[in-house]
Amino acid sequence: MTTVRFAPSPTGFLHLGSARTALVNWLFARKQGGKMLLRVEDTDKIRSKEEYLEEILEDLKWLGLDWDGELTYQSKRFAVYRQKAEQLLAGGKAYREGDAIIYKVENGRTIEIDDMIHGSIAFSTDEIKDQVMLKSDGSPAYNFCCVVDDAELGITHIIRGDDHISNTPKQVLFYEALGCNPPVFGHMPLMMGADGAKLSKRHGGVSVEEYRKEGFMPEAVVNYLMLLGWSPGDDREILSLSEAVKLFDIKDMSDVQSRFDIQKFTWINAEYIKATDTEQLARLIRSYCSENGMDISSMKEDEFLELVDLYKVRIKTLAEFYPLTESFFTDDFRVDEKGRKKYLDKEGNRENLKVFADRIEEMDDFGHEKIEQVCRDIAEERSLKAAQIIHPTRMAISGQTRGAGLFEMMEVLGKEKVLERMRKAAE
RNA sequence: GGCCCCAUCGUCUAGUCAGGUCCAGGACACCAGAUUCUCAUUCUGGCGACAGGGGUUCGAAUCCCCUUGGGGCUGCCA
Repeated sequence: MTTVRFAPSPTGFLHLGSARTALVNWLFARKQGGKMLLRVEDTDKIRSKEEYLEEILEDLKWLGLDWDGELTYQSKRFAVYRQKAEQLLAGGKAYREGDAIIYKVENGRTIEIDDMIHGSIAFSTDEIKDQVMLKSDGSPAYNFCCVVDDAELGITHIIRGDDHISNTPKQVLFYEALGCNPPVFGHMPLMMGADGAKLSKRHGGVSVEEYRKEGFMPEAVVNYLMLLGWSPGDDREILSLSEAVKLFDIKDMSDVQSRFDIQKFTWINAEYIKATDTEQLARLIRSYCSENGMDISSMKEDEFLELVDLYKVRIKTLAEFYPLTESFFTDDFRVDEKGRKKYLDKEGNRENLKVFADRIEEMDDFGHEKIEQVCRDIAEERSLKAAQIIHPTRMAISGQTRGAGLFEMMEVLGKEKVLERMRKAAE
């Protein structure tokens, strides 16, 4: 049975590059009807932290990437690694150096691997130094315990980043020494930062968690990541995990490294926001806001749905919602000074505002269509363009020159608040 | 330095494996226009690439070589 593994090291948050590796492993396993195992590479006891692991698992679930079976912890298997190392020592394939056990690499050989993404890659063992299996402190070296575990777990395909290419011949040597057949390898080109250098903090967020906090949706994260080095073969850009599983073939993956592009990522996120139905989106925005200290509790549910409906085409991330709609939740909203001068410093505009307010006062039905009718009537009576009333009004009720359609905004805000703010601005 | 991976618009890519249908298609971004009460959405149009040089071939983005450029590894990190 096809079995792959994702092997995070719990020494930090889930990096976007690691998430991409997990995603490709997941797509491969699910497409084959196989399994994806999780192995915790926590041999470095000082740097490994339980919180990091929890966070990583949380992120994987959030992304919709599930795994099979129990987790394997390398930290619990030191005795196994020691036993295997001593077995090779007894077989004359290794030697001691202090407390370390080191594998003797035979020169003059060629190790060839048939990589699923790169094709054939050959290495000379002349380039490979003797390999540490057990370090002086008794902990296993990466390439050794990796092989011991992958062999024992029955891993059939190893899909990982290009940065592991040069580890591969060393690992193949260990498979041979242990009397096992190596699995099939597939090395994915790395995802770089916008400038082509390794994706790091100075490029902005590097962890899944950071993008979650910035208001990205899991479907968008996964969608963006899958498009790096792979395409469905047609011109589609928006694909769900389940659609991708059907079309995925690792042989179609590009062997060219790619750059992380926040603009395209953001565009995909906006596409998902627009495609999400309003009730669902409202729930997401509510939980986002409450997790990030934005108080939206003052609004009733049906009004909130209206508001979300008005703004869903105007936000690219969940984080953008509140700053745009602040004036619907508090009287203490920010005011665009330039806009205020432009629209509210003019005597004529304030007079129009006052007339509009007086007429609104008499309204019973405060639906946006009625409000618009009243506004246009006034414009006609006073020989004005509707815009001459609309802009000052938007400024008065929201503090901003930009926003949703004015009449819809007024309806959601409610007659009372609208009048209060218009009167104040008209003074 | 050595070994290894790679090279199509600014970016992600289709096309490369099976050379002709590609004076290279799509998307993001950018620019312009249409719609509109602003912003956004939506719709139209525009800009923009086969790194360079040699081969092979009737014919090369596609095959080969070199150069240049980028990346990775070169830890008793993982």
